[in-house]
Amino acid sequence: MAADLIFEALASRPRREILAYLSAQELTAGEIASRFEMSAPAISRHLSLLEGAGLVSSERRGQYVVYRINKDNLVNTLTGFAFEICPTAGPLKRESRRLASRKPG
Amino acid sequence: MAADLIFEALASRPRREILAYLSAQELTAGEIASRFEMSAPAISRHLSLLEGAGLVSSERRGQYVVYRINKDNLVNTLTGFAFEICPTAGPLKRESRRLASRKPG
DNA sequence: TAAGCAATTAAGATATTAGTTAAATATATA
DNA sequence: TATATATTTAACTAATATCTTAATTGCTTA
Repeated sequence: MAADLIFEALASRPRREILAYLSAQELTAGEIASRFEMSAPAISRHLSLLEGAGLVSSERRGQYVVYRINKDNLVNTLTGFAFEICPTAGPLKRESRRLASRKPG
Repeated sequence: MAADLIFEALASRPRREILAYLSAQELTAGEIASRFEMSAPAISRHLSLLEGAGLVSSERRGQYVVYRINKDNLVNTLTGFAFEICPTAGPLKRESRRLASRKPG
């Protein structure tokens, strides 16, 4: 189940912070690591977990690896779950479908 | 940070399933436990964690303890995080504010 | 090729989580 | 009171998660 991986990935503050950083721009693994007081290998594991959950994608660029966020996957999962729990949010639901049908931003 | 507790609480499939059950109706601890192949104490711990995160409330009724969901807290946290990550979802954002300003359902 | 930087993988220590059974607490009722 | 049911707490075990440092891999460049 994809939601399992995604909620697992979100259950870590540093991982949520990484997503917040990546929501503004794509960054290399090193640039991300420099924003945390944590070793590079630790960040690498977080990134690997986020990628496994489909929340980010990576691309090697020379000796760097650039990470970017997959916004649609995150938004769809969270709003999808919220609506499963709170189906009375009708307008929100329609809006989510509209977002889901668009190509990722 | 409230979001920490909430995302931690959501990082468990049984806990998400409990929320789904409670989204339809309030249930006693025993009724919830009977829906899982898990001991009552285990379910009790899950419920305690969900309550600590503010996602459910409990009320003793005779020898029973009845649990109900706090939908607004869940929806606000999830959509709030989604918008932090994906601020382009303007209409969704307005809708969320509207929901947030209502009394819990 | 060799040296250097970027990033990941490996190995290992520590802490936390999630489940179990047994014991305790709270309420209802004979 | 005594007994039964509902729920939680306690004590414990097993599995996972999350760091660390050291070693490895990939790419660039002298």
